[in-house]
Amino acid sequence: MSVTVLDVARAAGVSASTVSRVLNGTTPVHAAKRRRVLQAVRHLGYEPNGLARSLKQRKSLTLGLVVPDITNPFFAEIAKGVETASHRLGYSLILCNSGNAVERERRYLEVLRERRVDGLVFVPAGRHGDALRAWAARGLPVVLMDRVVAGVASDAVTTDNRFGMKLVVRHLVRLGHRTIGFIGGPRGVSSADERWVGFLEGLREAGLAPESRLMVRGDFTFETGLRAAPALSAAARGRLTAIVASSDVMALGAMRAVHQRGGRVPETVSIAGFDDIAAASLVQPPLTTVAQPVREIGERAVELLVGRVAGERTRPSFVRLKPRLVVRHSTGPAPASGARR
Amino acid sequence: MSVTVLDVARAAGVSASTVSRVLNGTTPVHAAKRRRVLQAVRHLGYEPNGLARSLKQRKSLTLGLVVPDITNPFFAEIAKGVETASHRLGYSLILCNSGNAVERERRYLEVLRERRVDGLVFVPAGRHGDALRAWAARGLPVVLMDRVVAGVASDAVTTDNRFGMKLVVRHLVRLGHRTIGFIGGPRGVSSADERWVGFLEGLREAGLAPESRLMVRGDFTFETGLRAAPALSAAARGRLTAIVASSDVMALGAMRAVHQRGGRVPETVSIAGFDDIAAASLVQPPLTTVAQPVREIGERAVELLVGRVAGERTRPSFVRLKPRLVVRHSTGPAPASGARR
DNA sequence: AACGTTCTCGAAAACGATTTCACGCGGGTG
DNA sequence: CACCCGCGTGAAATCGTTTTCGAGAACGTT
Repeated sequence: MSVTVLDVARAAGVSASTVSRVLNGTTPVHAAKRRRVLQAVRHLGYEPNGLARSLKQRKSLTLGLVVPDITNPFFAEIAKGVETASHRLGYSLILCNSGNAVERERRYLEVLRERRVDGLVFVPAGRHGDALRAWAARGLPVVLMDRVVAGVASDAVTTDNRFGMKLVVRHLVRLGHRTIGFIGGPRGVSSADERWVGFLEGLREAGLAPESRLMVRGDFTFETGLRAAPALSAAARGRLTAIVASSDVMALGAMRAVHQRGGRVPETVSIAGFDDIAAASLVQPPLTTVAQPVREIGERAVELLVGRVAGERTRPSFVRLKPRLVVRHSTGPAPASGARR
Repeated sequence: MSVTVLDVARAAGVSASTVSRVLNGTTPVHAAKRRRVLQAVRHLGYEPNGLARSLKQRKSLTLGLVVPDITNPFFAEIAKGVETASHRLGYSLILCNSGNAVERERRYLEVLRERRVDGLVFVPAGRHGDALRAWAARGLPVVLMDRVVAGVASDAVTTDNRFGMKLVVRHLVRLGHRTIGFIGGPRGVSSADERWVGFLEGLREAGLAPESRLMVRGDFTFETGLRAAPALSAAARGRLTAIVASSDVMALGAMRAVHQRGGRVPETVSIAGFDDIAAASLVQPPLTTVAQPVREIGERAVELLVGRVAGERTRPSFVRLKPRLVVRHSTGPAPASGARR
C-alpha cells in the first residue's frame, strides 16, 4: 500500500539503513548515494511512518493536554499557548476535554498512557488528584497549569493569584471604596483559594475589616455572578460600593444583575473581575480585571515539560508568573455616601 | 522497562498470542487460561502499547483537528463537539491551530500524515485548498466544517448560512426597518459568501433594493465592526436604522461604536450578529443573532469521518444544518423616521 | 610494504503488539 | 473404523522503522 523505507532503498540501490541515515542525518553518507536516496524519496512520494519510528525510538513526540473545558476562553487561550509551543518543539498534542468530570479525567490519563505520550500538560478538574498520582507514580512527566493539587509534587506553572487579587483591592481602595463584596471560586481549587486569601490580605493592608457576609463562594459561572450580586447588596444594606469577582465570567454576571435592577456601573457600584478574557473588553462598560499571562503559562509549561522529558531536572520546579491589573471603565470613584463611610 | 505482552504471557504460562486474544476478545480462550491472563495483567500493571498495536493494525485510532483559531469561541465550541465525539468513538484527537496561516496549515497536514492519523476534521483557513487537495489525493478521509473549499469534493458539514441570514433580515423587516447596513466577511470564505447572498435575497424577498454603499466587507474582527458602523451610518445619511453583521464579534464592535457616539441600541439603531457566541448573551443589551448548531457540527463531522474511515460510503456526503434565529434585545422597532421612509 | 584508523555501509536484530498458519485433539458422521 | 470438522493454542511472520555490529575500503603513517 504505502511506500516504505525499503521501497526507497531498492529504488536508490542502497540498504534500508542507509536511507534512514540520510533522512535522519545520524551518520555521514556518500554524497552520491545521498543524492540518489533523496531523489528516490521525492520520486516515490515517501512519507516516513511516525508510528514505526516512535515504537523503535521509544518516544512518541506527542504530548497530552487535559483541560476542564476548552470552551472557557481562559483555557482556550492556554490551549493555544500549549499548542504553539508543542509544535514549535516538534511535538504533537492530543486534546482532552475533561468537562470537569473526575471520572473522564481518569479515563483520559489512561488513554494517554496507552498512546505512550511523552508527557502531560494538565489543568486538573477536581480537588483530589488520584489519577494524577497514578500518573506520577509511573514516573511519567507532567506539569500542572493554573492550579496545583495538594500532595503532588510535580512541575507547575501558575499565576500569582494572591498578588493579583491584592492589586484589585488596592485599586478599589485608592478609589475610595470601603465596603467591597467578594465572589470567590470553589473551595479546593488552589487558584481560587489563593485569590480568596489575596482579597483578605488586600483588605487588611488597607486597614479594613473583612465581613464574612460579604464574601460568597461560586463556581466560576455567569449564573453565580448573576445571583451573588443582589445577595451581596442585600447583605451590605446599601453600603456596598464595589464587587470583585474571582473570574471575569462571574463579574459579567454581576454586572448584568446590576443593570437589570436599574443600577449603573461604575456609578452605582464598581465591578472588577479576574482573567481578562476577550469578552471583558467587549462589554459595556469594559471590565476592569487582572490579566494573566495566559499565553505564557501554556508556553512555559510545555518548555518545562520537554525539559523534563529530556531528563534535565530532577527536582520539581515551580514557576509563578506575575499578573497585571487592567483598569477599564467598570470601576470608578466610590459614591459620596460610600466614601464617607 | 515497561511490561510487555510477553511478560504477561510468561507470568500466566501461556503464549503471547493467547494474551492478545484474551485482551481483544478476537477468539475464544479457555476460561481457566483467560482468568490466569487477566490476573497476570492486573498483577503486573500491564498497559498495552498503542503504538505497536497501531503499527500492526495499520490504523492509529487518531484523528486530526485543524482549526484557524481555537481562541475564537465559535471554533472552541466546534472543537469541543469534535473532541467529545472522537473520544466517544474510541479515537484520540490531535489539535492543530493554523492561526489562519496557509503555510502552517500545510505543515500540519504533513505532520498529521506522518502520524498516520486515520482522518482529518478540518476548518480550512485560506481560500486555496492546495494542502487539502494533496491530502485528498492520497485517498485520506477528510471532512470539512463550516466552510467548503472550491474544487474539492469531500465530505462536509455546514450551516445553512443563506437561510440564517434571511431569518435575520425578515426579522428586521418585520420590525419596520427599511434601510439596513451589512458587514460581511472575507470574500472567498464560503460561509461568509453565503451570508452575503442571504442578505441580498432577504432584501429582495421584502421588496427592498440593496444599496452597495451599505454593504462592506470585514475580516470577522471586533475592529472591523468598530470602524464599519460609523462608516455605514455616514453612507446612509441618517436613514440607517439597523446593522446586521456576519459575525457576533463584528456586531459587538458595531455596538461599541454606536455606544461611543452616544447612540443607543436598539433605540437609535438595531444590531444583529451571527454565530451566537457566549459573549452575545453577556453584553448589554444582549445580542440578537443566529445560533449555529455548533456542537452538532462537530459531532456530525466526526461521525461522518469515522464512517468514511470504515469505508462506508464512497460518494462525498454533504450535511447542511439549519441555524436558528435568537431574538434578544439588540433589535427593536425601527424609529418612526426610518419606518416612514 | 605492512599496519592501524577512520569512513561508509549492509545484514540482522530490535521495538511490542496482532495475525496467520499449522497442529493436536475430541467428537460427530458415513 | 476411517474421516472430517471445529476448537483452542503456540510458533513464527509481520507492521516500518532505527540501531547495533561487523566488515570492507580508503587512507595516512612508519
